[in-house]
Parts: sequence; structure tokens; C-alpha cells
Amino acid sequence: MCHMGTADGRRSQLLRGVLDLCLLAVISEGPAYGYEMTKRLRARGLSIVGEGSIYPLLGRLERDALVETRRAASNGGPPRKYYSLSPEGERALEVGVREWETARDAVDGALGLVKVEVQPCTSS
Amino acid sequence: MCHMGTADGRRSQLLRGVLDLCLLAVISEGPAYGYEMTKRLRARGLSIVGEGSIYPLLGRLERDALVETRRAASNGGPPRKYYSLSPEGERALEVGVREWETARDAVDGALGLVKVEVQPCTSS
DNA sequence: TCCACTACCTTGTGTTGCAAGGCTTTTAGG
DNA sequence: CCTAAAAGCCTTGCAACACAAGGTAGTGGA
Repeated sequence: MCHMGTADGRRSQLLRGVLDLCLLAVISEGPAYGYEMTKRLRARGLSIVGEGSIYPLLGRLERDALVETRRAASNGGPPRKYYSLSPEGERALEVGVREWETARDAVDGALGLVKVEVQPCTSS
Repeated sequence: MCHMGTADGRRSQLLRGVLDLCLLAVISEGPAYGYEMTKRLRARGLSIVGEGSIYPLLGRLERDALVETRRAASNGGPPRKYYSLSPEGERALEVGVREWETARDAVDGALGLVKVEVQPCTSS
């Protein structure tokens, strides 16, 4: 067996409770299969997301009926399992994004990071 | 015994790995005792933070020598345990804030939330 | 044949936020 | 004096979950 335990420590905990949201967001932009999602997420800055993280998560999303699955053969390798959002999944994504924004702003406030009001630079 | 378990569900998980940072940030603005920190955090939008969350966390911060403690009598009640940042704590706060910003931006990107570039409105 | 890549999944472990409850000291009411 | 409430502190037990590691299966090239 193998166990390393604390690989990155804090950073891996920062994604708690948001990874499923990220997955839903990725799926919402078009059906995808698990192996590809890790690459999509990695390309977006979530560099540490591995397969061991997302497959249990995808299973949970499927169990909660937030995603629908469909099998399709691949050109080289085992058949892919494509995930797409269910109507409930879309709603969960919207709700989750709002929850994330709220929590994010609260943390920014607690950390003393100034929230910048966006104002157009028109010469009034 | 008592166990409720899933009180809020997702929202409580969003604070994973950031609560200690929030605590360090609160302490960095002046020594504080635990009971008061929950109120300070609540006033800043972290409405769900309870004592059961922060006391084990404060213990961990103390064990890791990120904070220093000092006892002081209170006007009514048991003596307060004031926490203040150690030099290591200040450094950990800086590093942690940067990690949070990175993770936050990555999540924003993965969720498709547009990042606004801040530009000063000076008449150049 | 052997290796590498694609693609899926499971098991085990450590961290940690939280509910619930208990302890101590002081002040207020009766 | 006795009780109750509040201010403070702390511990126990649990469930959630991200991750490392490893396992399986199919295809194609050296």
C-alpha cells in the first residue's frame, strides 16, 4: 500500500466544498467525461485536481441526480462516460455559485481584502 | 449524546482551510479572545462560525506557534485568553492570504465568473 | 511481446468544521 | 443565601471529503 498523507496541506483543503461546483460548471459548458475534466480544470488553474478526487465526486453527483450519464466508445481505450447536467443540476449550480460568491466575499472581508467597486471610467 | 450532522451541508464546507486564516487575520488587527472572535467574524459575514469550530482551531494555531497567548481577568466571567500573532504567524498569514487569492481566482475562473481588472480612473 | 496511453473505478487515510454538552466565574434578582 | 443567567473557556464524537495509491481494461506502436 501507499500513503503520503499531507501532500500540500492547506491548499488542498481550500477546494473543499467547491470542487463539485467546479465540476458542475465544467459540465454545463458541454458534456464531458471524467478523464477530460481533470485536464479542463487543470487548464483553468485548478492544477492539483486528480482523478482520485473527481470520480467519487462524480458518483455523488450522479447519485443525487444532478448529472445524467451516457456511454460512448472512444477511439482508443475503454468507453467514455459522458456527463451532462440535469435540470436539477443546473439549479444546483446556480444556487451553489451564489453560495460561493457569498462565502468568498465574506472571507475576503474577514481577511481585510478590499472589495473593489466596479465603476466605468466615463468622463462624466 | 447528540448528533445532528448535516446542518447546512455545503456552506459549512466552503470554509475549510480558510477559517484559520480568518482567525489569524482577526488576531492581526489586535489581540482578541476566542469568545469575541466569533462575534467579530459574525460581524464580517462569517455568520455560521461557532465556538465549537474555533477553539480546536485556536489550539492548533497555538500548538504550531503561530499565536501567543496571555491570560487576563475579565470583568465578569472566567479569565480571558488573549491571542496575538507571533512573527511566524504573521508570515503564515501573508502566505496563506496569497494561497487563498490564488485558489479563489482559480475557482472563479472555473465557475466562469469574470475577473475584473482594476484600473485607476486617472485622467492621464 | 512489452510498453505507453487512454479511461474508468475503489480503498484507505488524514484533516477539519461543527453540534452538543460540560466547566468555571461573576453579576443580578429574589 | 440561593438561583439563574451570562461571559468565557474547553472537549468529545462524528461526518464529510480531497487525495494518494493502486487496480482494471482496451488500443496501438516498437
